[in-house]
Amino acid sequence: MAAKKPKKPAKPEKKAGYHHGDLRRSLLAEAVAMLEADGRVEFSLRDLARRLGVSHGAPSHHFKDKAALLDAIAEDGFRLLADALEAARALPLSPNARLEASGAAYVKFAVHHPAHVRTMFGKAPSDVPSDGCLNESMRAFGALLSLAQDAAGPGASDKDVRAVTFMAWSSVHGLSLLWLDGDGPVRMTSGGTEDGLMALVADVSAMITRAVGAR
Amino acid sequence: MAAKKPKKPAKPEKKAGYHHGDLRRSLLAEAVAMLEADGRVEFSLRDLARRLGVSHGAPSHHFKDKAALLDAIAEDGFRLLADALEAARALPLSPNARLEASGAAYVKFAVHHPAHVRTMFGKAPSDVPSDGCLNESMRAFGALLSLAQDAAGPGASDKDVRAVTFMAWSSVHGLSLLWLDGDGPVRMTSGGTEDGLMALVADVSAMITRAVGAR
DNA sequence: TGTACATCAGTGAACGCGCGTTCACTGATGTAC
DNA sequence: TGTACATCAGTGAACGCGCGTTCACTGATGTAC
Repeated sequence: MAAKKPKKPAKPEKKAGYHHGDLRRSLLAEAVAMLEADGRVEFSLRDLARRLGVSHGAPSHHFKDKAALLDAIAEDGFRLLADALEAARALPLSPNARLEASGAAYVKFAVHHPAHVRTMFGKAPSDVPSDGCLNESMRAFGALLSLAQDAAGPGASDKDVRAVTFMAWSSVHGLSLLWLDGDGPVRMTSGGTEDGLMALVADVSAMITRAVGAR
Repeated sequence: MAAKKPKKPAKPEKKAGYHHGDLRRSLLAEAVAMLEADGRVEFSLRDLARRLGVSHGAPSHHFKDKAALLDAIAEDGFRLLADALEAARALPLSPNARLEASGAAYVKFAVHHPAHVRTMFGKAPSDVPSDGCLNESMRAFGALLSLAQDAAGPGASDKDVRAVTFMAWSSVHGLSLLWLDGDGPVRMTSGGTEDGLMALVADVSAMITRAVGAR
């Protein structure tokens, strides 16, 4: 009676060494998939376990509670973002071009990882992030700061660097969130396609670069 | 046994004509207050009714369901925002100064109405906004567009206006959300105070204005 | 002003639900010798 | 290679909970005459 569908998980991922394989990784991946499915904003642990063909008690062996799972998703997100920004910083381009490239990378990250972004930035301020999550987010911010510093030039004041940093960050952050947020003007204006969005980002970035130069 | 605390609502608002007075308005106000209380991100209808000293069935006479209540909050938010932007547009200033003033107004709105902002922009894309909500959001966007058009000047191309619009919007939107979002670098950099934030906004706005001028 | 009536805005019991978490358990896996 | 044992990663029943929504109802308010 209880054995309605004890079949193995549909997507066995890559390994099958243990009982399940790598439940931890699967839990993270499936949770992200659920959050990305047509604009969902919530998911339940029980539903998550169900989808993986695992009992609802199993996740507790990998995450202390639901908040810990969400924190792990956010940490993954910040890691991916930091990697993308550091990659942009390493490009053999002019400082301004590198800043623009990092902006494009930021938006691309948001478009391709909407669930991560919502989890990274949408959480309640009362939630305390783990050290790992905090570390990755600081790495991402560090990369951004360094990109802005280079673009502002060696003689730039702290205030200038600060303004460049936050102008660059807030504009790509704002564009990303406005894009993720349903059917607002950003999606309309950009034709609803990623290419359209990236063209808009390029236009905005070019203006920002001009602003930095005109400083 | 059931009459533990049948006392009248603690805050009787302003009128007491009907049974409760103006339950609809009170529901909206209290829901917003709950969402603003130390970073909450959810609230329940039952808890809401409880706080207003009303039975949990009462809200259904004013809002079809919870989604309708949230939609009404979002509509209020867009109305407030549109009003603020239209006020900035009416200021006796240069087009650039008006654009900067509207940016400051946008951020101020977000800082003072965090729950509205999260409801306006944080909803699941699957939620369909009501006509009223849509109208107000279009009014807000219209004001923004007009501000950007003026700042770009009469000879500006559509593409230029578009870039100015989204650069201005996304930067203040991004700054607002980064501020609302817990203890990230924006809060750190600005000292955690509204004045600090507004100074940062002013710096960023000044750069944007320069970018528009350098176009 | 009084009366009859319709409407409105509440009540509170009941519905059915899924949730997160805990816990004793079991069987598979890995390790020591 | 074989055996004993510890650990690990699952199971599934049970806990207690609060939720959104519906519904028959009641009493207050407003309206017509």
